[in-house]
Amino acid sequence: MNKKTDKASTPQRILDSAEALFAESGYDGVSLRMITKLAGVELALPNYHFGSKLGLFRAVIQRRSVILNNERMEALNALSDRAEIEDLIEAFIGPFLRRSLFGGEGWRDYARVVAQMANSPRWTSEIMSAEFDPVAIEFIRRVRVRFPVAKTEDVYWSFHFLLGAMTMTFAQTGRIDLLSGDTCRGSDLSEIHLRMVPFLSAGFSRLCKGST
Amino acid sequence: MNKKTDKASTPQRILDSAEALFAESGYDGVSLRMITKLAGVELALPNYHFGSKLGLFRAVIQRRSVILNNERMEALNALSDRAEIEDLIEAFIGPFLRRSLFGGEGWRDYARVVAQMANSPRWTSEIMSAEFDPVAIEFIRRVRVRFPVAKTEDVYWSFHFLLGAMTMTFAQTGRIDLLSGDTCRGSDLSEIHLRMVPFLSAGFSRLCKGST
DNA sequence: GCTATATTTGAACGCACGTTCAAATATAGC
DNA sequence: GCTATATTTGAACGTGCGTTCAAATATAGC
Repeated sequence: MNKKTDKASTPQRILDSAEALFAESGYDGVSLRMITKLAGVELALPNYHFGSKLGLFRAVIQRRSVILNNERMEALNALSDRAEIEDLIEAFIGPFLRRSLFGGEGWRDYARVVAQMANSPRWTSEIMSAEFDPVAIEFIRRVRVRFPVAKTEDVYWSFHFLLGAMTMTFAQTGRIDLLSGDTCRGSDLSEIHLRMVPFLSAGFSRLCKGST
Repeated sequence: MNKKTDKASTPQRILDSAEALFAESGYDGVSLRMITKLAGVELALPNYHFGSKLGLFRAVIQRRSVILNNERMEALNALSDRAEIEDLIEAFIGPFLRRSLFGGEGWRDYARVVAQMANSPRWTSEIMSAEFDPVAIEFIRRVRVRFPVAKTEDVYWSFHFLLGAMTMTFAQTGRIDLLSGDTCRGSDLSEIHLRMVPFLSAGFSRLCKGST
């Protein structure tokens, strides 16, 4: 009815619908017919604009990973070499967290897609490493500057634990809501922010300060 | 050729093959035809023994979650009320970690399936909460005994961060191997154990000791 | 306003999916 | 060894899958 609601271009509408459905059911749980039906476009259009279903999936990821990586890199570069571990972790998870909080359903769905990929051997190298390793490497470099005596493995493993906690939390699966009887809300990212940075900082400090 | 290699019963062979394939590609990425081909049985047999593809999937999960939950509960019950947070975390993650380390490919694949489910909204209540919440509740109860002044939300969120770090790590996606240029090996679970318990304990302590 | 290009349409392709079933075979109780 | 039950076989069912394509339509450059 309102022309403005239909203003989004066909590729955008396809990306949005694909993102929402992939977030719920994963790559193989969604068909092009479901995506095009939700987007209100013809079945052939995803293949025209993105080449294939896999091409569409990659486009869904890259659309926001580019934004995210830029913001993370800027946040890291804005810190001095003497920045505390809290600041480094904030720089890494902050952009993702704020996007999920203020960025609308699209960013929330994106976080869900990322979580599923990050926990699947199938997508690890093809998508996760390809998209996110450069920023990860820079983050790790900065952590090692902050903790010069830390063993290499301690830094990598700490980062890995951070990754697991972050991706699952931002995915908002509803597990903590159910488990806590709605005492905790997975959607309340300000409550999360208050706790994730101290929790992870303490872990990094314990492991990387070198006293062990 | 050797009769002993064919000794496993049909349902077992189906479960093993399904587990291996689900670990790689998730529920929707695997067909009954792939499963039965790998198991060397007829296409109709999974439906005969497990009712449906979903029934087979649930059976794959429950076969090992029962074992895991028993071991975790026993480990928790073996601790005194004055147990340190390190001991509580060890009791919760230890059984899973040791099974993944010494339990063969089956347990490794199982961990991968669990990680994918734990990070998908679709399976959270149906599978994850149903299978794992009872032990989670007991673990959280014990943490609150250890940290009586902790806010309820702090305990739940700490547990959630633990869950994310644990599931992704045990899934052995290969991400850390790639990222670290094989300096770290996701399969070296003794190296993991050395680090995950201190990392998570530090996080719990920071958040739940009540000094914040 | 014509032309060249970009996009959309609607239908079809071959293939694989989960499930079902009657018939065949194996197994266990007596 | 017969019988009742459990299991396996092999084929088929209807449905939906990703992809392709020629024709139709819209768009932009001149």
